[in-house]
Amino acid sequence: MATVRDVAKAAGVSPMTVSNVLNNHPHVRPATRERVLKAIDDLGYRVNVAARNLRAGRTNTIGFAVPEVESPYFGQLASRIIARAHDAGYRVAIERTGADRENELSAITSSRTRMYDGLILSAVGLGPADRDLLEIDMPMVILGESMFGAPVDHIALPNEEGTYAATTHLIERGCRRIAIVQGGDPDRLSVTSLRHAGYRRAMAEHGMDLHPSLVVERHHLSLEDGRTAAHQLVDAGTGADGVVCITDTVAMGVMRGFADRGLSVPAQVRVVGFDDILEARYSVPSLTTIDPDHEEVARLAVELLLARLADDPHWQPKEHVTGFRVVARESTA
Amino acid sequence: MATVRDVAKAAGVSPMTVSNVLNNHPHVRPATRERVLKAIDDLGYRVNVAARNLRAGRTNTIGFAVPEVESPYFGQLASRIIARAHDAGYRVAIERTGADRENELSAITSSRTRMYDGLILSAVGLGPADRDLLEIDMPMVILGESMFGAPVDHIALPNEEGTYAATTHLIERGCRRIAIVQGGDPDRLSVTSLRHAGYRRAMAEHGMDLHPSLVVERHHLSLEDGRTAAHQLVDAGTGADGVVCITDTVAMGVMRGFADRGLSVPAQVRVVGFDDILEARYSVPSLTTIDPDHEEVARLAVELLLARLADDPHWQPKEHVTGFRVVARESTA
DNA sequence: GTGGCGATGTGTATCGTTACAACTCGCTTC
DNA sequence: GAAGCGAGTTGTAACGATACACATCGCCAC
Repeated sequence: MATVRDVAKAAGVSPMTVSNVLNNHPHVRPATRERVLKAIDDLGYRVNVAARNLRAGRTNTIGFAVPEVESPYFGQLASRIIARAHDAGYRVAIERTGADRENELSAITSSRTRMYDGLILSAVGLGPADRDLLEIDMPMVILGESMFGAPVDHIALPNEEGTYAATTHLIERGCRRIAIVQGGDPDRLSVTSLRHAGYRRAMAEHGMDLHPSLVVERHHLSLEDGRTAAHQLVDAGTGADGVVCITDTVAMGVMRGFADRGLSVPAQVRVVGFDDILEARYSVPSLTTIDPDHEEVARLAVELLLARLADDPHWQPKEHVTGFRVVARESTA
Repeated sequence: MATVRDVAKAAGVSPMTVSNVLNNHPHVRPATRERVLKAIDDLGYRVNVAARNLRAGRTNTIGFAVPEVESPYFGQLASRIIARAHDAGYRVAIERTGADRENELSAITSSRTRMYDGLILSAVGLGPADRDLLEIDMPMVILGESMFGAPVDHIALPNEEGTYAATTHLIERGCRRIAIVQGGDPDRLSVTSLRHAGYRRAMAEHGMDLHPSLVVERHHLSLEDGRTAAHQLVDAGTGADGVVCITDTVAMGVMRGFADRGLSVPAQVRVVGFDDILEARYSVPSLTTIDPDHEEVARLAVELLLARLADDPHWQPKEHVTGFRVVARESTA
């Protein structure tokens, strides 16, 4: 593989001139530039990124660490983040953590991340207890869990308020026995605990009965988990006439589960999700959900990270909570 | 940021010994190793990947270039590829091409790819005409389009046979006016043209009438495209009682489109997709589709790429076509 | 007691690129 | 005509890790 030296030799100039051409530096005579470009073309030269990165001390790449790459939610968010980063001249590498604490920490600390100038981390396993571990020398923006006091920017979804609104929406539609399908430990601060709190508050404020059988726990938040949760609600005779789901993916599974049992959505039971993934608009019935403004999340995440990379001496960690809106569709009609 | 030299100084050894510890080389006394590890820990040292890559001439990373990261199909395939690559000690970076020829070529030739030891390219825009451009010095496996004669491995899906089977399945279920929803130029060699050929052959062999209005073209292959295609089929009064969709995503959109028009699937019109994405199992109705054995695709892709990386002097480009099976579900019941 | 061997550790050079300072020229300016 | 300037170009020295060859040492065999 050709190097700058080879190109320099072929063009009859010094390696530095080749570098100057490559980086569009001024003070290169057009004729010289042409000769260098021709030599580059002739030799099929391509710059060695590892060498450039080493020399420059930066890679112009940011990492986006997600629990799973196959989830529509993260796929769609990644797509937006890539677009915003691209606008700013950065590339994005998607990193899979696997949704547990160990892997999220390793995504942060592992040597791999040294390939990135900064990291956007979609946290699901980390808790406030891990905040010390985040005191590392890597510009980072956390999406999801709150890390009070940790020296990182944080973008939170409107978890509590959103789920409150979703639950209230079901109540307004006439539901009386409203179940929730959630995942993870509700006592730990997490997506589930916050959304659960919103549900509980809405139920309490509207004087709804909250029987324990209406809270269905699942370890993961997959389509299959949603489906079996619906089965459980039906088979246990809970008489649920509305279901708040912790994510749209779970909600899709729940709707499928009701279909398995011959229940009609929304005629017999209404379902609401959270995230407004693209698929929610196309399911049958289409899914009522909470839209937490992904575009805003992506824009903010990239913006905050770039600000951090700028190395402003007065930088302070910021905490953002995005807005949301209830998108009413057929599943709660 | 600490370097090997700093660690060496702190541990009272030479940089080389630090390197030896880092790389688990033999002939390091346990006591020395301990001291080095302690120094690494104390200083929070982490290896500089750029330097290591430069020195080693390899990155242990393979690129996976996909048209779009938000598609369930590619997300699910990526997940499998990551798993297989991980088994072999490789990392995967997902690269978005944007589904056009320009970007796919740039994914191959751009300097960025020098960050990867090899590339798995999901091609949709490239055609055989581009084969010369693939004669570059980068180990590569192409998924999708065939590149006859190009010096790259190629994994093809059973496009023609799969769609033939899908169409035949509809015929066996009693459909008589079978439409196809496809994308791109059917005259160019592409996923669409091959799948279209399978549809056409099945229709011909079974003596089915193939009215032009039954072939619906869409430029992209999105949910929205599927939906409007269904609208068109209904609104134009084609009387279609079965629809072959070029992908599951399109099929989901088509089912939604029929729901918009009050048509019931499968009672009034049957729908079949292609890919067997996870969502196909959970839609209502669940989607009959062609399962092209993703696990096999992922396994093969990584295996072929690693074989290529091994630099065997007798390496020859290989062409694989994976198997498939018809997964009958509710949408054609 | 000497040669030799295996275990352990170290200096040097290098991967390919680029920042920086310095150097050459032709030309203007007084 | 000397000083000065700026466009154009180049040499040198890193960035940080590691392959390789070599040095050192303790200990065993004969």
